[in-house]
Amino acid sequence: MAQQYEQLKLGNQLCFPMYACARKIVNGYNPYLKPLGLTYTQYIVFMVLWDMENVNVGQLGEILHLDAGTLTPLLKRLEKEGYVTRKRSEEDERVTVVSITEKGNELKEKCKDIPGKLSACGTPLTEKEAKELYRLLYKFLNK
Amino acid sequence: MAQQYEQLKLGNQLCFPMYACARKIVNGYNPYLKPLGLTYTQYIVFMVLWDMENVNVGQLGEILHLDAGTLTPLLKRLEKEGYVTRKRSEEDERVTVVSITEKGNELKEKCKDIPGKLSACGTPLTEKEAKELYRLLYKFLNK
DNA sequence: ACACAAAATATTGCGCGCAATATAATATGA
DNA sequence: TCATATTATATTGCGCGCAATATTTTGTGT
Repeated sequence: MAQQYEQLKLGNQLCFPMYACARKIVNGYNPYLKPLGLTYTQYIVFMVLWDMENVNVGQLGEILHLDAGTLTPLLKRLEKEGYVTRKRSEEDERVTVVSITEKGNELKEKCKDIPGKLSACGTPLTEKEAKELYRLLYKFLNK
Repeated sequence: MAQQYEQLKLGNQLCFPMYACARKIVNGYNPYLKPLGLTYTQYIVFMVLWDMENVNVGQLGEILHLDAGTLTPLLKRLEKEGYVTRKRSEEDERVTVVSITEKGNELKEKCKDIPGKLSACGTPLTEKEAKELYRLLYKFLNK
């Protein structure tokens, strides 16, 4: 009985540090992304597009764990900026295909130093700890 | 050089699974919080208030890693619902003191089973892994 | 072929999350 | 004491993040 109330304390929760860490990390990206006019979410969308060239909205959502309510307006903004195009698939008109443009690919060059800069000044974890954290997070995600 | 582009892949990043995990966890809370009319952020504000009774907005922000831009409108909503009161401190009128009401304290009873329900059906981690994850997240946070 | 279900995306609405700015009260220094 | 700086909170604006709903297209069964 008393233990149930004990678990309601912030310090006894796993979710809270996860929530706080995630925001802290996104915040760490902003100094590098903002000069490029990008948000963190847009940045991870580009990561997928730099790799795949073309993706359906649904595939993109599955990869990033985001839904159309988040992606559609985001992709429209990127389209307006000329970074991507959005076209209905010809085989199945329900599907919207997102493709990266030349301008979108040029962003990759400007972003290539960001991961290095962050890991240089950012993490207090040893390499071994970082690997374990990575493993635990993906174990959790793939549940 | 090639390695810099390699690091721009989603699978080589620590930030992305953190970001995705955090949202997944918050999502896991919603089935239990929504019937109570609470969001996850409101829930962690209550965790602090159940423990402390009175807090300044600044203290609350420090504990939760949130700023006034997030907290002020959130607290105003809770005040309108009758869960908290907001009063300027008499010693220092710049400070706003947030206090939990009787109605706010009654929520604790309704929330007391939530952590147990989540850990029961939620996590794929062993107890040892959860502890290690907890340690790594706090090590990261306190940097 | 036609009704109906399912699938994929879009839209709407609301609450964060945070940078930038504003406002008001207190502290500081000449 | 009086300008100035600092501190604490509030406000504004914008982009998520997601539930709920709508829209359009495709699949299915008869």
